[in-house]
Amino acid sequence: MSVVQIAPPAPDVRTRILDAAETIVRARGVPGLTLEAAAREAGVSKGGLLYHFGSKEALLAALLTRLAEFVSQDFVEGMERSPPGPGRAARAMLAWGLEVSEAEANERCDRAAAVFLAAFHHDPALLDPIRAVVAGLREAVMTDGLPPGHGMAVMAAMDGLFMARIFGMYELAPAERRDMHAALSRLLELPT
Amino acid sequence: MSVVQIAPPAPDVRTRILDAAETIVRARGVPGLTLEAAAREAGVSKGGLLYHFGSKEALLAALLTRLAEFVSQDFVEGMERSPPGPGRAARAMLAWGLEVSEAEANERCDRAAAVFLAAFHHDPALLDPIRAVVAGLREAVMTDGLPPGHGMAVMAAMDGLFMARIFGMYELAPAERRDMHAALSRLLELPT
DNA sequence: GTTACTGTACCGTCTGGACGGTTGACCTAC
DNA sequence: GTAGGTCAACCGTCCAGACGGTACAGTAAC
Repeated sequence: MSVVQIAPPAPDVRTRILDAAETIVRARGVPGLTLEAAAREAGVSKGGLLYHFGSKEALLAALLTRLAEFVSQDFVEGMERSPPGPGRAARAMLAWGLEVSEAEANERCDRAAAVFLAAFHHDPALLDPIRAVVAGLREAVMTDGLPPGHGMAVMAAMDGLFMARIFGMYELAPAERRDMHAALSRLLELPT
Repeated sequence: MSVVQIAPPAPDVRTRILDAAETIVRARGVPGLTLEAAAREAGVSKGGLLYHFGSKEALLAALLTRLAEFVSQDFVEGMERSPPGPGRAARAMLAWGLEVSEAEANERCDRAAAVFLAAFHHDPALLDPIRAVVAGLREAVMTDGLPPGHGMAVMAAMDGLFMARIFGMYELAPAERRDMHAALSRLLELPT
């Protein structure tokens, strides 16, 4: 009898190491991420990890590249789901942050935060790939036909929620999420 | 002849050490902040530093307490400058972030970020004093008579700008600052 | 033979923290 | 007024542990 592997279709070692690193940062914080810990969590030896990622920096860079691709793709899909017309990008952002379940938003946020903080701590320049993506989002939001400043206000608000969660500053209750969503939606509908 | 000391009235050693720690984080990042580096920057020996702050954690805690007091006081003053009536707290926040010179906003932001990141990296629980202050701000913004969600949208947007700067994601040009200010002001004037 | 590892041993460096001085201002006793 | 003593405020050195990274011998699959 042969067992067919389903669901995670046998994640390769690199992916497992990347996932392990994220897991560790989320569970034990940035200082908890050591090469040895990541290797153990991924079920490989330290030597094996270093075979795939020649240095800690290389590991972090890979983590960040993956995150950047993920965010970028996520936004493209959000844009496609958002009806065309002025404010399309801004509405996609709003949806991205406030029209998904709280659990989903938190999960995305936490994953991003882990990679973000670990990379930033090691070397801020590692964030460059994400910076490029964010610059793209910003460009999209600023040129989608809304009165100037309105789109960026929405983007900044979403970023604020991101930060508030990363650092455990505050978290919106479901009703508050709806209220903020309504408020920002009104902003997006205001005429020039 | 006796010389009278003016301007900085001989900052005491503790203050100098605290300032030194901030300076180092801003210049060399969180990993650059070691007891030895902080001591050298403050012009004391490592032993001297440890005399005043019994551990690195104690140093960070003191740094954070100082920041929390500063932010809290800053907001109180902002509130007093803001005309009474609905939306007073939210308008104070808006002013706090967007009605000061860019240089001043950046300076405040960078100081806060340095303390923030250093403390968070060592132990997230160290942020508790700031969390308490932020909880207070949030309470003020949510109960100042605006339609639900409007005040929090403004607060989140300001927090987003903070984060964007910390991590070097984006920075608003002067015109963009004005535009965002105008947009959020409109939001605050919207009737229920 | 090559690729993809494992496992162990090891090195150099850095860091927080402990510890035993030393200095100098200030008080007190004679 | 000077000798003795106290105490906070430091200084400089030392150390154990951890971490990133290297080296290398071995192995199992293809």
